[in-house]
Amino acid sequence: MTDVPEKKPSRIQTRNRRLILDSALDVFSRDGFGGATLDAIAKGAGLSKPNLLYYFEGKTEIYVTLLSQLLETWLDPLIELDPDGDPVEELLGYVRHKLDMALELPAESKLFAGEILQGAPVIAGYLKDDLKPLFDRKCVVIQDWIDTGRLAPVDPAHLIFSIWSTTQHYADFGTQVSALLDDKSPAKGAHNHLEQMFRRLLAPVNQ
Amino acid sequence: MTDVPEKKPSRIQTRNRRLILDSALDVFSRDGFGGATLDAIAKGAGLSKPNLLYYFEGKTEIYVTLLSQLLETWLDPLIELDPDGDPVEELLGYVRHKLDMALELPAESKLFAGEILQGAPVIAGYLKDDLKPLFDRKCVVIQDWIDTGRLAPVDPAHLIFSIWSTTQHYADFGTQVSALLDDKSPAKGAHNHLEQMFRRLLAPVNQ
DNA sequence: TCGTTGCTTTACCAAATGGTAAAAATTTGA
DNA sequence: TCAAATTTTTACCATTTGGTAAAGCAACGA
Repeated sequence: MTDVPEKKPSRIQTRNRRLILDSALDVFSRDGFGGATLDAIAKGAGLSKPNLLYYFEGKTEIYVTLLSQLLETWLDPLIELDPDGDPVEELLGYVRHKLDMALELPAESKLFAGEILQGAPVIAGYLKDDLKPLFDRKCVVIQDWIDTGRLAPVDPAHLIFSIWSTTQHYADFGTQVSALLDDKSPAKGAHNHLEQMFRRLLAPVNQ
Repeated sequence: MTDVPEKKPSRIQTRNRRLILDSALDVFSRDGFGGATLDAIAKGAGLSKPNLLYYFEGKTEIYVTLLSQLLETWLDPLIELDPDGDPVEELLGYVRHKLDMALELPAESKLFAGEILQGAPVIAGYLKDDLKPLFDRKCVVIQDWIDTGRLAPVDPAHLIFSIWSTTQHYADFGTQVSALLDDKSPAKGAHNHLEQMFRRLLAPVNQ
């Protein structure tokens, strides 16, 4: 009630905000926040710069909007780690899911990587207030799996870091991966390799 | 002989170029190429902007100089992978070395990451002409180790990607790592975890 | 049909930024 | 010590860039 009524957006608004965000994702992920320009974003969206600023208050608001939308979908797979599922399969499923996201949405991954690389100026609060609690809960779940003997003993936090880094690498360092692999697409090799690596790491020792 | 004689640099030149490059590493790794400004670099070096431009031809030359210096030291550990050493220990040593570099020189790692993230506009040629041949040679070495039964069968290229990504993660995503770990320094946990992970992956199955 | 609202364009602007010219100051070497 | 070479400063400049003002145009409801 203290808030503005906020009429629902018109068809034009929905379309143009979408166009702007799509273009902005391209530009920000390619040039970084500092290197991105409103002109480039406007051009990519097929709008004039003042027209773009009719829909967003400024460069920063576009960037923040992109990041917050991104963070929602980005964490879903981690949230879905099911404490009641089979530990190894749950974690391997998570690896697969993250790798697929990196391969299919590299721009999103790069946008996030760029933000963290620069010290998370925009999402520092999110890391502390939202990501950390979730991360801690999932570490407990993994530790439980270990304590009940269904998972090899690993450091849960560093395990998650390993999953994040190895999967996102195919997006964030995609330029390097492409330059080094003769194979056109790294998808199959990456899937096989990560499956093998994490299965060996996580499979509990038979006793 | 077609080149300029190039007198050796004076003491002042050596000192000031060092100051500039040190400051530039800070600024570029924090703000990215696009976000970095000559004013910020000059201020960090304790020089005026025109003075800075007396030593370097422009922003890009500073950036390129930093990257090329970086690439030299960065690849050393990979070059040193010894075909005649013990395969598992050679690779684990490489992991340790890379992790130490990431922990000790995070700015360098971030600078490189930012460059790749943006499509390697400056070092694309280097990737193709220098890194790729080295990478291919080392893949052959690893494949040899596998073929002679001294290493578990893994995809050499993706193995190297895994080593790079997991180790550099502690530098490039250091902000996130710090936000999520209660522990002050991730060094010990990271070393233990990566040692465990790659040992399990690489140890050949006893027959 | 007309007035209100929503969307777009044109024409700007101030600040920031990469870079330059040239004079002043300093260092160096004979 | 003094002239030549090197280094630093002062005073600029052109372009780019994020952003604004206001007029024009379009859509929509009464």
